Amino acid sequence: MNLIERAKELVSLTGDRATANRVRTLSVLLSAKRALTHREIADQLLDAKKQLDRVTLYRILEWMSKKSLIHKIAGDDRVWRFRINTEIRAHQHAHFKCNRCAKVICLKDSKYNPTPLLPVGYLLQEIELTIKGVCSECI
Amino acid sequence: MNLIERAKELVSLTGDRATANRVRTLSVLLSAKRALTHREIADQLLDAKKQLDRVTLYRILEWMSKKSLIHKIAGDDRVWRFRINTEIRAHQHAHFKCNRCAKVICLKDSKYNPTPLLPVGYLLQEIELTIKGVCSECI
DNA sequence: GCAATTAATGCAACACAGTTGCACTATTAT
DNA sequence: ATAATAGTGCAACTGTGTTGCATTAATTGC
Ligand SMILES: [Mn+2]
Ligand SMILES: [Mn+2]
Ligand SMILES: [Zn+2]
Ligand SMILES: [Zn+2]
Repeated sequence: MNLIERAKELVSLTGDRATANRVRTLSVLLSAKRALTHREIADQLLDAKKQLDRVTLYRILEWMSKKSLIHKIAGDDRVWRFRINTEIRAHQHAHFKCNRCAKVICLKDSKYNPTPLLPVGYLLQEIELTIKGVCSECI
Repeated sequence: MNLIERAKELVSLTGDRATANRVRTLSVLLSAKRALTHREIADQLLDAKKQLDRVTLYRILEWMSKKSLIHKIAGDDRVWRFRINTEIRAHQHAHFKCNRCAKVICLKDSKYNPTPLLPVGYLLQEIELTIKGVCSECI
């Protein structure tokens, strides 16, 4: 089964319409080895006959997040990055961001659970852990 | 020694000019119990006779970060928040962000040090830990 | 198949945090 | 006092992301 077929199947499984734009977008994310920005995804979709509107892409990415096909990662550069969800990566995990090239990858589950002490009366909901440094390509 | 005097002293210690704008801004941050956005700081400076320009405030905040008087905290809402540096808070520490009111506080040093596993060839430089949840006022 | 319904798309306009360039002003050094 | 330097204000700009609305495409019910 090729990439497009796999993307189509995943989109269909949500129960919503498997439009060409959704399938194309998901196939880009399926083949990516790291988290991609809206820009990077749009660039990879450029060569297609019919360029899709940037607002549509924003809406597709939001829809995919809601459907848990992907997850979005906040960064210190005010840009969201998007990464496909795998079984492994579905739950909570840390991220790495390169200080030089700004690339973001998801990290394998580190057995990290030292709940930091919150003030009394505070409720913990999520833990976001980002490691910053230099990736192997930038060293 | 009152707040303004203390702010003035801290600004002077940097070696750079202790302008009224810098002193006023720092005194706002000195009296804050949590991290403040550019907006919130500007609002607190409103009542002054002479309103300072928003660009100037951006530059003052950047200057204060460079001088290590304050530190800036990235959030998922694309807004920087600024917090005074104390001896305790100078080094690495975690942050808490309320999912309801968006307020951010610095957390006391939790003894966490389980370096999450990076791929080979990756260099670790900083660890950013943000706990998200609900603060005591929003529960 | 065909009309009615519903969902997706494209386009323009907008929101908003933060930045840049440049002239003007205040401070410091000589 | 004059010159050099640092800080400020204003206008214009950047970039990511959002909203409203008309148009188009896909489904649903006959
Ligand atoms: Mn991830
Ligand atoms: Mn802090
Ligand atoms: Zn890199
Ligand atoms: Zn709160």
